[in-house]
Amino acid sequence: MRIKDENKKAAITKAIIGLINEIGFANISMSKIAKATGLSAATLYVYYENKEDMFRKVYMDVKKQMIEECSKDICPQENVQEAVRKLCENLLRYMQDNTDEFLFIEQACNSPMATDEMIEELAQYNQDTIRTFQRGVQEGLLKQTSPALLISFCYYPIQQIFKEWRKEKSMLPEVDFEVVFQMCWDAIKR
Amino acid sequence: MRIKDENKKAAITKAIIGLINEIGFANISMSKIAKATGLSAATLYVYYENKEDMFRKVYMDVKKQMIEECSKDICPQENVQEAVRKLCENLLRYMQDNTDEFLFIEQACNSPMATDEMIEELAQYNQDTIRTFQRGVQEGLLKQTSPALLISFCYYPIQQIFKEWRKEKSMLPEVDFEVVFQMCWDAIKR
Amino acid sequence: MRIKDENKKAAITKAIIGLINEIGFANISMSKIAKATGLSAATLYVYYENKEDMFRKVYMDVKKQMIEECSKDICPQENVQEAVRKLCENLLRYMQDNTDEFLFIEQACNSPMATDEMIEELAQYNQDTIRTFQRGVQEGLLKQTSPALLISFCYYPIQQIFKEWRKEKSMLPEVDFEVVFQMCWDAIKR
Amino acid sequence: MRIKDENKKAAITKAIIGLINEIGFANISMSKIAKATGLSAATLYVYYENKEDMFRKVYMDVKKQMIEECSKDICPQENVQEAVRKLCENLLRYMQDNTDEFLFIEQACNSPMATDEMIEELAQYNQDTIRTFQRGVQEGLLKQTSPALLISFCYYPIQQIFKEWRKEKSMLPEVDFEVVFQMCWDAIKR
DNA sequence: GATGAATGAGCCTTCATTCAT
DNA sequence: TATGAATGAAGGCTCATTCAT
Repeated sequence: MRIKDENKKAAITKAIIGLINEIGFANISMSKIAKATGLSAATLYVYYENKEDMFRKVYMDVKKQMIEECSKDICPQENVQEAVRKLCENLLRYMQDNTDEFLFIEQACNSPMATDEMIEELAQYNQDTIRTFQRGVQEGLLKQTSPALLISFCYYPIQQIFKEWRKEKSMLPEVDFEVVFQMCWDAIKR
Repeated sequence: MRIKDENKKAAITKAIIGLINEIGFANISMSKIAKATGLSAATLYVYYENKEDMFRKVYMDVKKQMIEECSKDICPQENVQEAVRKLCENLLRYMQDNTDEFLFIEQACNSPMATDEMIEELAQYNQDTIRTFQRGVQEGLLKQTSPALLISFCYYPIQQIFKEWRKEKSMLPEVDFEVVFQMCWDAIKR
Repeated sequence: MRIKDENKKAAITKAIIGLINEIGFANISMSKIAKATGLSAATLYVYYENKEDMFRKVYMDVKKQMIEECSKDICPQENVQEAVRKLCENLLRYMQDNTDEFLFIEQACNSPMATDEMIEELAQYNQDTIRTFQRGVQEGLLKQTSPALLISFCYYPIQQIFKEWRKEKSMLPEVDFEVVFQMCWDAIKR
Repeated sequence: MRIKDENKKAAITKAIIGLINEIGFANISMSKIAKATGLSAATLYVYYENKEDMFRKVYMDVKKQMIEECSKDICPQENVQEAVRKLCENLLRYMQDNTDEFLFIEQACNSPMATDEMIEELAQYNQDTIRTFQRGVQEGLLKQTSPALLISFCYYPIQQIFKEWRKEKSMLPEVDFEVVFQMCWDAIKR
């Protein structure tokens, strides 16, 4: 029975991500999710307490996986510049390989659905990354400011540029990653 | 014959912005907007064709005003660094003075509600800003890359940092604007 | 001002007839009628008290005109068989020339909109026809039964056959009028 | 898991027939049907896709039953005159015993709700009757014309006379069936 | 006379959720 | 566990009608 469960949870997650990007948060409904998964609407309540609980948990799962992917292959003592480069590379790869998930996150994180507790819980998963930037500051490599600010200059421009790339798909190959990373690094380096 | 009342349109806009930040895109409804404005739900349809039309037009109006505010007081021949600094300052001021509007925009622009035509139309309002960055590139002051990428490093980190500042309100005074602008400039300067 | 009025009333009548055949009684609305006529919905209330009043009056007008058309060119002392033949011919011609009006009448007369008073009032317009059939009975030409029954065998089969002809349009030329009239006459003749 | 309740479908049918005769096609609504059946409006959508689907299916069911009743007790080889007499008798009896159903049919069949496909499907149920008239033509008993035309002279005058009888209820006993049938037979016999 | 603005009431339909199986 | 049936509440929208101009 366990295996079946996890398949269904994964199917629900996939359906939500797909539907939200297709029709938007405002137009999604339990019955549409049910139809997209092939389950009965009643079955969704076997796995989640209610709609809100469902969305929150799905968001948390997807976001955690994104964080994990972004900090992949970075060891704690790694050279800071190298670590930051990997971070940026990982982020870009994640967005390319999991575009639907990424766009879902972008919608979810800006909605009031995302509570402070959720954000706090997710912050814990980012500790490794924060520590890397703190180390960079201590080593005198990075500007003397908060890690949050430093991270901002690595994540958000790349995310936003990716969104624009998606629309005018031609741009993506034109601007190569090295340029973008150089800008990130110039922004944060001392 | 009564005439259309521009005050009502403004009231509708205000109500939508407030409600979306309070309860989110997913939970907003025509009747809630009606109640918030003191109008009958039917009256909303005097001013907008339907819910989607309403949201789109309100978004366009608000976003246009934001663009206008951000490019305020920047003359075409201005020194590029000074122009970029003003841009960042204007953006920060807009977010502080119009937080609800800004957060509404953040939600709306990530939803499928925002069509390509809308984005294209808004792009026209950004022409002045784009030209400023193009000039910076030509003058050899900025990195030799697309204006979109350069702009990304000025807008999005600041926007994101502002969102974080809002939550832990204490942070806002700690990090002063000069540091942030320096990071933007370092990112884009040659 | 008089001329304008009558034009508008005629336009309203035409619009109602057209719309009811297109979308049905259930889906018609004052605003659709307004749009179809190019008038404002409010203007309709200048000519009619309300929707029900409007429908009733339009129905009465159209039905009266139909009765008039059907009894055209029949003089009181005319040979009875000739009079019945003209009646049938007139009916068929009316249905062909005013198909929309006829179909509108068919829908309206079966709905509860048509009150007993209306039917009674219309009956008065049929007096000439009734008298013709009564004369036929007195002259021993027609069966000794009520005029209503005799008339039924002249009107309704023709109406119904016309409706079927409309669908499979090919049938109309195949069955010639003479056959139909012969059936009517055989049904009612002594 | 609960199972669908055929009683409910029957209750819905009954409610629609009653309401349409009371208030007319134009004024019927899903919530009125719900109230009349004691169901929630939402439950109606368990049994029918939407209002139109509901009306169409109810109409088809009722009309099929009417056709069945009208061709009852007529065997394929029966004497033609006897068969036609039974047909007329059955029709009259159906209208008397199921007046609401009959009046509902009269309203529905004249509305645009009745599509060509529906009419075609119903025509199949009339095959036996058509064959009887065809046989009458072949045997030289009936006029050499289409069955549709022959049938018209049996059904529609009777239907129409029944409607008039209903209003002035006194008339019904005055005109006996034998007279009416004689008129039908005279109309169609060779 | 003519009409756009305005609205309470009602429309059809879908919602999130529960229940019986 | 899984689900079709069932529903009160709410959804977006249109209705017939009135009013001010």
